[in-house]
Amino acid sequence: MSEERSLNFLEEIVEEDIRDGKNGGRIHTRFPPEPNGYLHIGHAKSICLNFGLAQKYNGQTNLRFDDTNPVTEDTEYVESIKEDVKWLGFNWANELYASDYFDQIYAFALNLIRKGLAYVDDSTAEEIAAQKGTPTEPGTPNQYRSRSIEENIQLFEEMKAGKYPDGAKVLRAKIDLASPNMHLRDPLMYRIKHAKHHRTGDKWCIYPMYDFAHGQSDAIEEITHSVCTLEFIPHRALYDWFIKELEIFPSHQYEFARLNMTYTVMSKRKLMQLVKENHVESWDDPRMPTISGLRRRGYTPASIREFCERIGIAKRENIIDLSLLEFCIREDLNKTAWRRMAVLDPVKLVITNYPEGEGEILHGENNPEVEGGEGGRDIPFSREIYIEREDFMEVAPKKFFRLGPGLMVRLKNAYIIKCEDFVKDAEGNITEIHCTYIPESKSGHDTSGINVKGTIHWVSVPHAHTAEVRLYDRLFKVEDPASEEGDFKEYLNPESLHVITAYIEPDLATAIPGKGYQFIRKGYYTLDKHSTPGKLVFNRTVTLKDGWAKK
RNA sequence: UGCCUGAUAGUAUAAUGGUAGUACGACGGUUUUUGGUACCGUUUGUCUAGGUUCGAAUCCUGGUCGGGCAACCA
Repeated sequence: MSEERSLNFLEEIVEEDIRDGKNGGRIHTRFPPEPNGYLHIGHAKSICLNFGLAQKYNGQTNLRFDDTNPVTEDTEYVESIKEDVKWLGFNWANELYASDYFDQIYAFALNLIRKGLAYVDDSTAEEIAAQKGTPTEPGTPNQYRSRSIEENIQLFEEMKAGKYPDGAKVLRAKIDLASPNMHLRDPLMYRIKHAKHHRTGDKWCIYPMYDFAHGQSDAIEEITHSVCTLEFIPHRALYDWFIKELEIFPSHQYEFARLNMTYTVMSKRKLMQLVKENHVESWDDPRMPTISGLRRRGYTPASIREFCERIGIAKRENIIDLSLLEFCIREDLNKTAWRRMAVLDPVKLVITNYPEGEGEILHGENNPEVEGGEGGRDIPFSREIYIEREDFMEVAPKKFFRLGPGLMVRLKNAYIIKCEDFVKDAEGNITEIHCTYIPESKSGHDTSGINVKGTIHWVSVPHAHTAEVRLYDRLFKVEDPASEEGDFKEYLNPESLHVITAYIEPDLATAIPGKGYQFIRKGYYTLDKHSTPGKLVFNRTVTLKDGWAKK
């Protein structure tokens, strides 16, 4: 039994269409990325929506690359997009490309010319812009608008044949230069670009514009519900106009509000800038909101799908709290991550009554959230251990349940210890803490009868391994960098990455790539893709919630 | 100042003329060998002014505010 959730407006539309027997009850969606950058969490929302809708209503989803602009597109992006969609857990019915339809779209264009509904315009880009008027003033026709059908056909064929240089001519739809909808003021259908296309190579030197490719591709694929974002609302009239005049399959366009998230930016153009100007390492830098960045950071597909489910689908502009994404990954990792101990900011602790040179092997379960603990691992213990510097206070406040002169804590999976003394250097830094342990308090065999409030993590000094640990924080220091004054890059968070060396328990040396680990009391971590057995590198996915830090 | 859109707690999202609910956040508590998790509780909302109606977040009218539209980008 699945929990009841009210339908979003698109599900309502789909259910109504099914009830009405529209398209024989068939549901076919598509996810249509342009291969000119990497997918981000905003695309994940669209992917979950499009694939989710089809899944829920027994339909299919095509992956269609909107590759109509050869100068910005590349197969590198095609590959990354396919990988990301698969990784998110979705299977497309067909892998398609708008460029597969170039012949068909060209025929559509000729068709419109023959109907007297399209013409070749020799004006420059500037002239066309000027002649379009403004939102409050109608556009003005030029001499090319009244060219004969025959002349238009000949010129368009010559454009295709490569007779003209880039920008010399365009093909325009002849609609209404006075329309209050700017998109209907004789929109461009084709432009000349003598550029090598990542799939069609040099076959074409004219390429259709988005408005004369997207809807046509939808029609060719008989997409029933073409879902896009709000900024395409004014394009819908044009989308419908082409369907009517071309008499092609009547796909219908629906719009929803794109995802925005606090402390990041969500435009491919801006993300591209961060990469190109080296503000981040790459598209998959773990600070990036890209799917590949989140993956490298340690986010799971399930957590991202859950996030997309929780944010909902509506038509109003929105900005989602980053904390919701963090909630989703914590929720997932809490259930699946294996617990391990790592000391990120170490200070040495000596257990003075523990025999020198001796040690023992303790046991810790992998995951307390799972019945039986999902197995466990050995943890070596000895007289000298590292603990977290912040777990000791020389002058401890009332509710500090950790170490300080005279205070007792439990060492996770080990003994209860009592702080007897500490050593400071000339600058006043704590360099060593001296404790005694209570032998009867061993984890699992505690007969001491002592109850302590706090438990801290630790790593045995002689057994400790080291690892580089990358502590990531939000990429920007303001909630909505795109809406701030000036360049968004001025708001980058200089603290977004701290690289440290940490002491880790030996078992972590065999950490599995792609798996999430909880460093107890600190956060969730995963191996970076550049980690090697000789030099371990962990990325912090997200911290644990810290109720104490807030006080 | 044209056209298109939208407006419900801090942030999202429901309620489809009939008790304004849920999640995240925040705050407080219980449990706990993770100050985590789990569980419980508290907090804050229908943009505004009219109208229709027994009854309006919902329908109507005016206003206010937000977003989009004048790329040979998608």
